[in-house]
Amino acid sequence: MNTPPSGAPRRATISDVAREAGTGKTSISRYLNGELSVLSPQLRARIEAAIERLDYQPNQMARGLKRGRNRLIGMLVADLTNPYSVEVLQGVEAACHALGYMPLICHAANEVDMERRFLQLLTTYRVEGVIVNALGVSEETLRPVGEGGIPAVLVDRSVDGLVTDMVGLDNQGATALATRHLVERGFDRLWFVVQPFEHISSRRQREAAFHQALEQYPQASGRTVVLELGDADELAQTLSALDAELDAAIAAHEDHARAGVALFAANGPVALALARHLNQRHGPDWQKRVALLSIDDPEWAELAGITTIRQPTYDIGYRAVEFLHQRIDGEQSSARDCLLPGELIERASTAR
Amino acid sequence: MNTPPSGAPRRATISDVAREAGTGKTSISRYLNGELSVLSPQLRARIEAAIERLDYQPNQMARGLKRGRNRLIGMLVADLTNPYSVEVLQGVEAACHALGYMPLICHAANEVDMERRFLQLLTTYRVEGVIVNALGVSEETLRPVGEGGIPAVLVDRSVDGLVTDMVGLDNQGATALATRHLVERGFDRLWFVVQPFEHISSRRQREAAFHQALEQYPQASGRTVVLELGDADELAQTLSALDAELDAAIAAHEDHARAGVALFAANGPVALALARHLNQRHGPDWQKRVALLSIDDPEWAELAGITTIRQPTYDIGYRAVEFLHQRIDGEQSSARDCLLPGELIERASTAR
DNA sequence: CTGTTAGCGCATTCAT
DNA sequence: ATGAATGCGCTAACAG
Repeated sequence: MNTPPSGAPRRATISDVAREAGTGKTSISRYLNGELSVLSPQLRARIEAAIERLDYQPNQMARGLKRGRNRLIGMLVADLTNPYSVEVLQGVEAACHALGYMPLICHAANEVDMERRFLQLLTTYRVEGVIVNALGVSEETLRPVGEGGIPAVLVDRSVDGLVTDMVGLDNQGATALATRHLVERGFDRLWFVVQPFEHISSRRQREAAFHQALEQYPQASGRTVVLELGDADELAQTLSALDAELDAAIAAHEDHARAGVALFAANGPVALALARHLNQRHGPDWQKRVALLSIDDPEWAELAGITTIRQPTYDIGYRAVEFLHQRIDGEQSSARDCLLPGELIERASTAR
Repeated sequence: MNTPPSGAPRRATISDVAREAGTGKTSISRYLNGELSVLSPQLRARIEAAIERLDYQPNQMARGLKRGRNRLIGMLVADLTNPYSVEVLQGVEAACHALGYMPLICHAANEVDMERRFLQLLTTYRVEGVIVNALGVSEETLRPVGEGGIPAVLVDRSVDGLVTDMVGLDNQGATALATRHLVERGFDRLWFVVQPFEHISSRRQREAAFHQALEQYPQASGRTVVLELGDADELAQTLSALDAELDAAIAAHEDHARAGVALFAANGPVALALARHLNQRHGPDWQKRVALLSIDDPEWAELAGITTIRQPTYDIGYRAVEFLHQRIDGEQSSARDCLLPGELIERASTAR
């Protein structure tokens, strides 16, 4: 029923090599595992030759089956088109390299079902741990990890049913920082724009922190707008409703250039969508009408002169692996949260 | 020496389930493989219960060891920070989904050594095939794939010692299209800017095609500039040398705004580096001084109003998997090249 | 120093 | 309809 792939020829096994070298499998195994000191030079030479001749490559499946570990960790990413994810990944990779792991990347592409399948894949392949940038649905999906399953560390967001280490941005602090910056610059009509919350804790937290921060500034008002980036129609509709709100706010103000209207994007993708829309509608001068600030500092933000809160993405990834490493080594302490601070990068989009 | 990870508790095996269900391993195996018709309802129920109770998950390592195939394919990416790669990846994922494969992503992060290690990893884990966006060094590194090894398909660039299927952009056509566009718009002093060629065939091809295309336009002249994006010092130095050249060219022309100076970026990352630099040096009005066109059409290009050649990235990824699938199925025909056309997206940066 | 043996967890004959 | 036995490729005792 399930025939082997016919594309590649059969590979040599350890037995083939042993026969070719005229010795036993054990010696080959020893050679492979670097126990060279225990091998006579001539045997060693014969083994080397045999391996070369047969182009032998040990089957990791079999090795992994035998010894318990494989030094593999999985990195499950919700959305690779978000530069944030790639930046975190770089921290993950650096830490893996330092600690001797190989990171396997799995991309859920915003599909809950993919998330489930990859998590399943990773656990059944017995990777030693996973770093999860989750879409969020707990239950069924995340059962194989956490308490009973393989060690897991969450990145950027937590998941309801799951108690594990998590590392991400200090959303509370970052949002307060950004809000204060806007108000101090004289923007008092604020719109917080965010993708649908779904199960993504960081989005909720940022939105909540935004309104909470605003309470300290009675002169300012804030509204939340939910932007569905994936659906072009709905996106256009929401944006045009937003346009109307902004137009009204600006028109109501005697000095249009100082109407004090600002958009606060909850993350990079939202900021990009807003900037593209405004640019399309008002041309390059859109920045004179409305201020824009974003959490996340993608590369284009500097080019476009957008003020941002830069996340310590590299550190987030690096710390996540460190945590995971400790868990793999048997660390039993209760789940930890590591909240790293964001940094305000002031640019033209919030100057007056 | 190599002790199993202590982080996760020992997982149940098929024997555990068999004992728990009071039956033999064979029946469990049958159940797992969907041979339900051969099991009495009551046995089936007991097995289901046992699996549930033990939270049993079959070990894919062991399964893969037995049967030859695992429906896994590897996608080795040279640089995930390049949106091009992520876009191709999306095509790859769609095709994998359609054909029943799971794509495992490995990120070489521009490190030749990582490329080697991941290729090794993928082959020794016996994935059924790999899609390689290579850094290029053949020899040692790529021996495990291609003729003797597992099936492989190259993306975007070919590799000297390796004869396999490859799918990418029609660099010749795309570059000619772009060059013609620039010349027709009246730009006659062209700078082709590209990252160090190293072993990357597409960079060489684009550069060669650029100069070749220029031969048809005697009124235009072109120079090549090599930009090392990874080294900040060298980058700054090259850019300032380029500045001098551009300044001279513009100064020599009576009407500065019509000096006909254009930059042709060989890919998206180069374009971003150029735009950021020019923006920093001349402010938002830099586009009035010099035109910019780029191969690759990253999301920010629309926002910045950059004319681009958009690659059919999704199709590239999709086709690559289709090719690979055929090879895995035993297709023996000689290596094929699939060159897809680029599309010119005109924007403000090349208007006059 | 080197080879023999016994599993790792599972799929698969082959009996029953 | 069900189970016992064999082996996938490799490592790790255990002898010699």
